[in-house]
Amino acid sequence: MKFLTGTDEHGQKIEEKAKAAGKTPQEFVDNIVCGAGGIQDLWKLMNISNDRFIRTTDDYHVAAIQRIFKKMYENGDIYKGAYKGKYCTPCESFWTESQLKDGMCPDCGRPVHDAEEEAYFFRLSKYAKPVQELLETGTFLEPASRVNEMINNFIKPGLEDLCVSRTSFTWGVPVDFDPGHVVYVWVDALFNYATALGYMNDRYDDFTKYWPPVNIVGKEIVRFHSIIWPAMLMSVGEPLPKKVYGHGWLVIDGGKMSKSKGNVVDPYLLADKFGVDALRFFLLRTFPFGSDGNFSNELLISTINTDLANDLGNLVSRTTAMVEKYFGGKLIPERESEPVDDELVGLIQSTGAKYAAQMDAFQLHLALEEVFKLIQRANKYIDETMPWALAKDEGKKARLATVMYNLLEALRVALVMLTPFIPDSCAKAFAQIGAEGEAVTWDKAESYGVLPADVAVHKGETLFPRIDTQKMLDELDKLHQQANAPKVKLNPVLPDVTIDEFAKCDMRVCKVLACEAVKKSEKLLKFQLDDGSGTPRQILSGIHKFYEPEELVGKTVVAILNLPPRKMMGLMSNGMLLSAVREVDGKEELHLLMLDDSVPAGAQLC
RNA sequence: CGCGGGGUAGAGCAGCUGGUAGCUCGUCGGGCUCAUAACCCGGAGGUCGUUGGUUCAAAUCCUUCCCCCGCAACCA
Repeated sequence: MKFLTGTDEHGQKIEEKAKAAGKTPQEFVDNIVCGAGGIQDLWKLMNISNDRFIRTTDDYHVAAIQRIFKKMYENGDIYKGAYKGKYCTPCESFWTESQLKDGMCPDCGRPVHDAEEEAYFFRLSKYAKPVQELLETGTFLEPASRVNEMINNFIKPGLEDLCVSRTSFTWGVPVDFDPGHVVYVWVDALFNYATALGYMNDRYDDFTKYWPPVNIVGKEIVRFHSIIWPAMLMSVGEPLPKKVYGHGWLVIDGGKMSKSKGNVVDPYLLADKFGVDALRFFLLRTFPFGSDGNFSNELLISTINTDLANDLGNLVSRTTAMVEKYFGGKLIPERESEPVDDELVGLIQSTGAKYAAQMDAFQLHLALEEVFKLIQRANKYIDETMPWALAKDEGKKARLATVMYNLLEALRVALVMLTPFIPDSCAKAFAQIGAEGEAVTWDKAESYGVLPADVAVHKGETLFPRIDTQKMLDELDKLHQQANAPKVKLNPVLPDVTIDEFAKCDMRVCKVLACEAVKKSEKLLKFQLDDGSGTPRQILSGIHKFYEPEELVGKTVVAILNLPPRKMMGLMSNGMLLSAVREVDGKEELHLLMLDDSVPAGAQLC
C-alpha cells in the first residue's frame, strides 16, 4: 500500500491571489506548500506518514497531464468546440447568461455582446449513465448520504459536456498541441492519484502495482471525485477507484471555521500544548469520520483526560508499577488461571476482528471504541482480581503472575491497534510493557500469549499527564487573545485620478425614506431614498450584516447616483450608498456614511 | 417552495432495515488503594423540535409547521 497526499496548485484563483500578493504564481504556491508553517510543515508536525507527496506543479505531473489530455482528445472524448457566451470587451471577460446583471457585464455594468471562444470539451454527457449506475449500485461513494446529494444535484438535472480548457488565464498545464489553452484544474488535479504512481510518466513505475486507489477527500470535492473523476477514468480505460470516501469538516460552535470569524484553531499551538498524538487521537476518536465534528478545547481536554490519561495511561502505569513492585520488574513463568480471566482473555482475542471491520468501513471512531472497551475491561479486571491482595500471600505468586500477564497482553493488543492513531506514544508504551519485535505487529493483534512468559517491564515516564482543565482553558484563552490582537488592515492609496474624472461621480446627500430587508437575501437591504428630485430612488445595498433596516430610516446618507442601474435578487438598484470600510482581524468592518441631519437632501458633494 | 445536513438527559453525540431510549462528560451515593485525586459499582436526570397519520406497537415510516447549519444565490 502507498499513502499519497499532495497539493492542487493551479487555477485562476491562485493566479489572482498571487497577483494580489505581488508574487508570481509559482512563488506564491511554493510559499504555501514549502514555506514556514506551510502544508509540508504541518504534515510533519502532525506526523503524517504519507509515502509520497505530489504537487500538481511537479514537472512529471505536468507532462503526464498533457499526455492524458491528448489521449482523451485522440480517443474522441475531448473535442474542440466553441464556448458561447456574452463577452465584455473592456473587461476581456466571458459571462454566461445567468451571470449577467440586467443584461450587462456583472463587473463593469457595460453592455456585452454575443461571442464565441475556442475551448475544449470533455464528453461528460456520454458517461452520465455509467456514472449514475456506479453511484447507485455498490459502495463506490461513501458515506451513502452523499450519493443522493450527487444524483439529485448533478446527475438528474443532466450532465452537460464539461469545458476542460481555458484561455482566459495562464496558470495551469498548457495544452501542448494548442498554445493559449490551459487544462481545466480539475482534470489536472484529479489525475494526480495516477501520475504519482507513474501513470503516463517515468518518474515512478508502480502504477500497475497499486492501482486502483481508495480516494479519501473532503466533502466539498466529493462532486468532482464521484462524477468527473470516474468519467475520465472510463475515458482513458483505467480501473475506477475502489472507493471515494467523503469526510466531514471540523466546525466550531456548529459553524464553519474561518479566518473572518476569527475562530480558526491553530494546530501548532494545540500540538505544542497537548502533544501531537493526543491531538490526532482526539480528532479521530471523537467525531464520526464522515460527518462534521464540533471542535472545542473543553472536548479536547476531556477526551485526553478520560481516554488517554485515565483509561490507557493509567492502566499502563498501574500495571507496570505492580509488576515492578511484586516481581522486581520480571514476571515469573508460573501460571494459575481462574474463570474470572476468561472474559478478558476472550476480549483480547476478539477485539481485533471488530476493530478491523470498523477500520475497513472507515468508522475510525468506532474502531477506537472497540479498543477502549478492551482497556476498560482490563481496568475492571484489576478490581475483580485484586492483585494487591494476592501479593500479600506468597502462595499466590503464580496467580498474581497470571493476572499481570493478562493485563500486559491486553495492553499489548490494545497498543497495536492504537499505533496508527498515536504512534509515538505506543512505541513508548511498548517499551514499558516489554513488547518488541513481532509482538507489536498487527499479525499478533488477535493472539493471546505472545509476550514471553518471563516478560520484563520498565515503568517509564507518564505517557499522558492529566490536564488541569480550568488552568489549561485559561492559558489557551490568553494565548488566543495575544494572537488575535486587533490587526487593522488598510488598503494602499490608489493611483492618481484627475479632478475631471472625480467630478464625473455624482454623489449626493439623501434621506432614508424607507428601508427593508430583501427577502431570501443574507446581505441586501432595499432603500427608498429622497435624493432631492422629488421622486424616491431605490437603491440596494449589501449591508444587512452591519445594520438593521429600522435603525436607518430617517438617516442622512450619501449615494452615487449616476452608476448604471443594476439588478440584484430581481430588484433594481439605482446607485450605490457610500460607506467607510476597513478590515480588522481579517473581518470586514463597515460604517455607512451618515451626515448631520441638517444637511438637505439633494446637496451635491464636490 | 433552489439543494443538502440536523433538532434525542445540563453539555457533546449514538440509535432511525419500527417492539420497554443508549454512550461519554458533568452530577449524587458506594467500593477499592496497585495507579496519573486515578480505577470499579450503583442512582438521579429525556413525554426523542412541532402537528396529524400508518401500525397491535414509532425516536425509528409518511405528513404539517418551527428552528439551526452548510452549499447555492447575493454583496457596486
